[in-house]
Amino acid sequence: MSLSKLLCSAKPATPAKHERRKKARPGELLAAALDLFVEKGFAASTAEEVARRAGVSKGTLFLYFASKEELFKAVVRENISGRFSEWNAEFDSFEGSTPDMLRYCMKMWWERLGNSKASGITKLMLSEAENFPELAAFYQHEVIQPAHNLIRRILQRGVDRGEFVPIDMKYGVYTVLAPMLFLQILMRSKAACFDDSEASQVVPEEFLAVQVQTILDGLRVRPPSPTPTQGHPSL
Amino acid sequence: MSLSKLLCSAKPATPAKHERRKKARPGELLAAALDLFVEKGFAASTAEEVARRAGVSKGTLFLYFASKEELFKAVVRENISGRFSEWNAEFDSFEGSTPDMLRYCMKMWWERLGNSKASGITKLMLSEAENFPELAAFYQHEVIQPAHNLIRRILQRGVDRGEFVPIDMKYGVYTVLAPMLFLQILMRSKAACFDDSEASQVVPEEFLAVQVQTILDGLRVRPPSPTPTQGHPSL
Amino acid sequence: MSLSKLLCSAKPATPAKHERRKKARPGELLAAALDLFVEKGFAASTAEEVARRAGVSKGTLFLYFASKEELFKAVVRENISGRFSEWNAEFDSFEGSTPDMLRYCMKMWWERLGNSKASGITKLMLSEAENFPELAAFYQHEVIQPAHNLIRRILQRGVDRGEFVPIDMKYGVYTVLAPMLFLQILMRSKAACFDDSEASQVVPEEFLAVQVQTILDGLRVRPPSPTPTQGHPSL
Amino acid sequence: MSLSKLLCSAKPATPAKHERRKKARPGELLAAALDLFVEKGFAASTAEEVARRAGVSKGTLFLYFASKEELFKAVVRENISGRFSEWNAEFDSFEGSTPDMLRYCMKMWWERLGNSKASGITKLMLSEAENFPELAAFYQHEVIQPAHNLIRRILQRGVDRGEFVPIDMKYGVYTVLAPMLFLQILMRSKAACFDDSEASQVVPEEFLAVQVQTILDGLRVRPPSPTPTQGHPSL
DNA sequence: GATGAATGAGGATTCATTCAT
DNA sequence: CATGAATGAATCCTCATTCAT
Repeated sequence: MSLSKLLCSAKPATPAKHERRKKARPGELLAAALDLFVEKGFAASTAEEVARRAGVSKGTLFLYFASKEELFKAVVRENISGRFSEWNAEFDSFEGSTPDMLRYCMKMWWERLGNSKASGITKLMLSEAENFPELAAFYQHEVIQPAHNLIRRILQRGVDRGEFVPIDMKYGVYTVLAPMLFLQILMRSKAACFDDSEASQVVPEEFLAVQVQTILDGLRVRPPSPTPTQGHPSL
Repeated sequence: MSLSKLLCSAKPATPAKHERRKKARPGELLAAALDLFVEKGFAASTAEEVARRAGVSKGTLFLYFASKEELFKAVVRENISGRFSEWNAEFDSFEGSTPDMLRYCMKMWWERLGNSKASGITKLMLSEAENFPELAAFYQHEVIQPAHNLIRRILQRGVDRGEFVPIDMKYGVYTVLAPMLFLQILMRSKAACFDDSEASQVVPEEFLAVQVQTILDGLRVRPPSPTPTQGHPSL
Repeated sequence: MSLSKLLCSAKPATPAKHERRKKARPGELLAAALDLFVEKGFAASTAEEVARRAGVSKGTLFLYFASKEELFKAVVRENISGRFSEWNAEFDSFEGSTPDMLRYCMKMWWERLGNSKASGITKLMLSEAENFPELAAFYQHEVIQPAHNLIRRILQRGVDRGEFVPIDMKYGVYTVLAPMLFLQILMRSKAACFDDSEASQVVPEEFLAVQVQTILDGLRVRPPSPTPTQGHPSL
Repeated sequence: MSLSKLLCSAKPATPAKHERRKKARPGELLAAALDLFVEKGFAASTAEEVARRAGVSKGTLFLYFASKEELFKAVVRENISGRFSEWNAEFDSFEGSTPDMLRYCMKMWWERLGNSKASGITKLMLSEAENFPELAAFYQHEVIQPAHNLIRRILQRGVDRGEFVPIDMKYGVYTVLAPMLFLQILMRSKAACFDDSEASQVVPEEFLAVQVQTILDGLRVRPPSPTPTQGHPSL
């Protein structure tokens, strides 16, 4: 508790309860919405339940977000697209080798996004895109394109510095994304993927480490080998 | 005996046109349902549109299938789970090497399932499982477990015959499934995956060939290498 | 009753109750909607009450009309705009003098429209047009323009035949419409117009007769008068 | 004492700016409410937008007016019913002929009411009266009755002074009101009245002048005419 | 069997009104 | 006094399911 609070009780420094709630509301609603959307999907989530989980009434939700779709967009901005500038900045200032950079990138991704509720949004978009074209377009623009750009920059850096063999970016980007996407889905779709009669436990960090190493093996510049793998040397 | 068997087996005597129509009804409904479910998802598909696409009335749909959920189960049986006995039989009679077997397996999978409408069901289950627990349990039992079993048998065959290094099956099964799942999703979720500002065109057959070769490289029994990749030698 | 009906009792000519209702429903709903819209206005009428008055459930209403707005349009078509072809035909075949024609026109209007529930739609549009632009446009196109055209044709006929003095159509059409509009409003807005402390009883037929005569007096071709009324001799 | 009096009377000493603001609030709210009600109707206007237009918060609106209905009543008092005492006073002191008086009356009406926002209230009442019975009763008592009384007094004066033929007041009052009501509606309901494919431009002052002259012609005491118009000599 | 009319629970959104600050 | 956050009843519309014909 701050000293000022103890001394100044007339005009308390901590905002009034009313005010405090007001500031907190959008965040609480976004958190509740993320939870519910990830749990049930966008279409199957009701505005009322989002509100209930945030501890407010239906009406309050629409006080802060004009519609369910806007709420979803806000969730995406808050949890994903709003972070690309930070990630791009990290890219710009990264000084190690590009293989290290890629390892770092995927590790960070897992820790900050993949391992969080927010990663459920990826799975969610897979299915809802068809039925909510506007959300799909938004997601394209705010998430897919920036993500592709970021990965492409990393790969290009490796190529430019002579660390990677020349890459067909078309496959390169997806080769990096594939294990990330798969891991998200695996973690979030036990019911639809896992054989739950066995206590399957994939350790995500291990899985990613293996995948990234495989990718780097494929990208590594090396002396010509006598046994090229079926004509797809660079992925 | 599977439902699809019942529904598809033709009567010995050529039935009258009217009669044939009646017998064909359920099949037409299943085909229409598959189409629509894959296109829009389970929850977003209406019973009425399924019926319309099958050229019958809404009432008729419920004459053959007790509910929308039962219709979905029938679609899964018709298109996926009903085929495992055939696939298991192929496994039993396969005589080549296990690497060839795995290549054949993934090639067949792509041709018969992955490249068909039915593969949309996979994606669909990812998202709807949470909201339809009974469907999820059904899918677990009728699809996931048999698929896991089949792959496990293949890998085990390779290990038993000394073609593969000993495998932690926990990862082994998923290593095989991962590219299949990813490819399905990629093909069916352009909007949510592709950066459509580039004309991305992944060729599925190429993608799978690369992936299976990578897997086989990882599984191949070989002379000890001086640079083990971070302690995950067998994947 | 047709012979075939007497002979063929297997397939009864009178439709089954189910069928009979189906045919009758739209009409019943339109009648209920007209009633309620006229009584409360468009915005203040609820779909549910329209349905209740028609003796069906909410859902049934939307089985026949895609939305509340479409229901309104159907009401307008049924009761007003659908009748213009008939009225134009009467105009074409009318053989008397144009003054008689105008008298006949207003008399018929009162009997067929003005004195019916449908006339409430006029009043209704006055207020709802602002808030339902699409309905306003529809009404413009389907009612206002045809009505103006019809009146203009009548006045023009009189002028062409030398029965009326030349008219500024801009005022002419409104001069004819004014008493009709006023009468509708008067009859339908007792609460907002009448001083109900006196038992005001305007007899519509008398009112209209006076008005039409006044109009005809104004339009009549006559010998030049020494006292023109303020420079607006022709209305 | 009327509310408007209370609200508008200035305090003798010039109040501090803050103070002045407070006093002005209700007036600003009434002005905003009049604007909005006339623009969109009573039911379609939201309390929030009234407040916004007045530059205050929603809460403040309900501080001054107990409900939306009370706000409406205050608007009517401020703009219409509060003025009847002034108009009655003008009547009492008018010294010209009754025809001149009627001309003056309608001219004044147009300038002070008909041509102002306040005239929109008339149109508004036509439609909303049914749905807000209490407002209807209020309007009856505060506007309709005083207006009828005023017109009746004018006509009666003409009859008493031998300027007008004896009149059935039942029609007389409405004959005067009709063009006023019609003009208001015409001016405020272009969408629902005008055929906008022609650039209709009725000039209100001209229209009224013609109408009042027509009325006076009908009321004028004159030598017996050989061609009585169908038995309604006095309107 | 086949139909399709009818139902009504369910969900997004609006807005007058209240009340804690 | 003034604020504006919060409420929840009310409304349009959808769709799985039923059932009379």
